[in-house]
Amino acid sequence: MTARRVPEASVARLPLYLRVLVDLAEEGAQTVSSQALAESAGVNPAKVRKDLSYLGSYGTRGVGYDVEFLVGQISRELGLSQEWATCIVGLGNLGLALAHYGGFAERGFHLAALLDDDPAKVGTTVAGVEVSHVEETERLVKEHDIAIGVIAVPGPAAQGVADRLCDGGVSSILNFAPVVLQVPDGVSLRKVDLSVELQILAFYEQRRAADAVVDSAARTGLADVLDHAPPQ
Amino acid sequence: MTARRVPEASVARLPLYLRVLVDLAEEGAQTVSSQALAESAGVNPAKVRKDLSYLGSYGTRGVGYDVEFLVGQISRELGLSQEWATCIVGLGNLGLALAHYGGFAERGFHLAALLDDDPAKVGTTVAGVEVSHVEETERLVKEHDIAIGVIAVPGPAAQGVADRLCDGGVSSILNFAPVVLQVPDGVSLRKVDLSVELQILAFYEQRRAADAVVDSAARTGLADVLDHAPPQ
DNA sequence: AGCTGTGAAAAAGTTCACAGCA
DNA sequence: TGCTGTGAACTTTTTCACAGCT
Repeated sequence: MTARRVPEASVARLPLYLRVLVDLAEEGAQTVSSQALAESAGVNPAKVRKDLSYLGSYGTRGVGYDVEFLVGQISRELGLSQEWATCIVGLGNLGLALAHYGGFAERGFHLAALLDDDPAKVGTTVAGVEVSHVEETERLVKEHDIAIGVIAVPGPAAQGVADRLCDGGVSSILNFAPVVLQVPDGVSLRKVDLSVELQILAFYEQRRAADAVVDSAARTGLADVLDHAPPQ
Repeated sequence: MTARRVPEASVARLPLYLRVLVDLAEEGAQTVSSQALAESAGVNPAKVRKDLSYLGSYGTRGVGYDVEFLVGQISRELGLSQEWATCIVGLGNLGLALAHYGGFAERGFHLAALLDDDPAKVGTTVAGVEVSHVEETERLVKEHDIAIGVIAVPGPAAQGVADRLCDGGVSSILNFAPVVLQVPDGVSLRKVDLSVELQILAFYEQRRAADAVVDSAARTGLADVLDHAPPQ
């Protein structure tokens, strides 16, 4: 029985499982248990089973899941059995890193266009693709039927680029610029933000430090005094 | 009343609020309502109020939040009032992009070391920091008391780098390599993965496409037939 | 005996809606 | 009047625990 509507949290883990499974297949594994898959993916086995159950009943009780079959099912579910045309706007170090990134071409993501506003870069070839001027964005998105646009420009330029991508007709945007973008309904937006990630880590760093102080205070009977003291 | 234990989901939004607030402060705004803050951050106003209430009762009824004060409180809560020593391992395009990224130095994150395994890169200076050989990782982490390590090496090298960082004594790792890392308890780990993000977007792209087919089928009375048809 | 698939319980996160203060 | 702070309702996600195949 194929269940429709995979929960968002599960969707976000499917690519992870897929990566582990591909590795297992390369190592020649025939089957894998939810336990083993969970270990490699760094999650709980029950979660793996639940997640996979949303795709269908693809396991065999007492045995596990057929690795190759599961790779196929997850790929299909993620829409990786078809080609997606993508483009990258902004060819600074980050844009270059993304353009050269192997995993890009790897799973059905085809780099159809590269865009930058620097005349010195326009016309050059990066990763086998000629760089166009950012003003060509709408035209190229339409022309190549680009579904996913990747934004790797500085913050202040990002909203303008997003507008161009949406006008052109992309339906997904992956944003690396450190700003909150507004996009029309119906366009998926995901964000990757280095400085947000660092700040989240800093929070837990500091919490650990604070806890350590409270802990040692507790051991020496000073817990009450320090309970509301500022961290560090 | 200062509430302890800010929920994880709230922590992840604090850096976002902080960014918006810093912008507002630069524009000269004195106060901001949860409504306005929510709009700029792209979330629901009730969520903003809940999130901020975990830090304390810093708002004024009928008025809103004092922008400057809130910047201070969130910064303190995120541990940004102190300096965090960081290092980047791997100076390919991605590592270079990260090293040059402004937001890095911006909020108390200090680049204490850069590491690479390419002898041609060792000894050069990037972003004002001399590049050391990756074998120096443990020593440099100890020496500079580095708390946060950023991994920007190819997948196969990542676990080895993570081990070095942990041996050296970092307590947080930000991983850009497309692999699941194993780290000791007590080390925070966050992951940024381009190909995972693209795959998540592809899922929703495909779902939209499938829904469109079903919708048009529904309009023409074919819903039952197509309900379980393969997408596209 | 082993491992999946899944109801049911628990936990976490979100949103509502309104009392309460400025 | 206007906007915060927060219980309470609701939704989503995670985890448990075990029935049911192989």
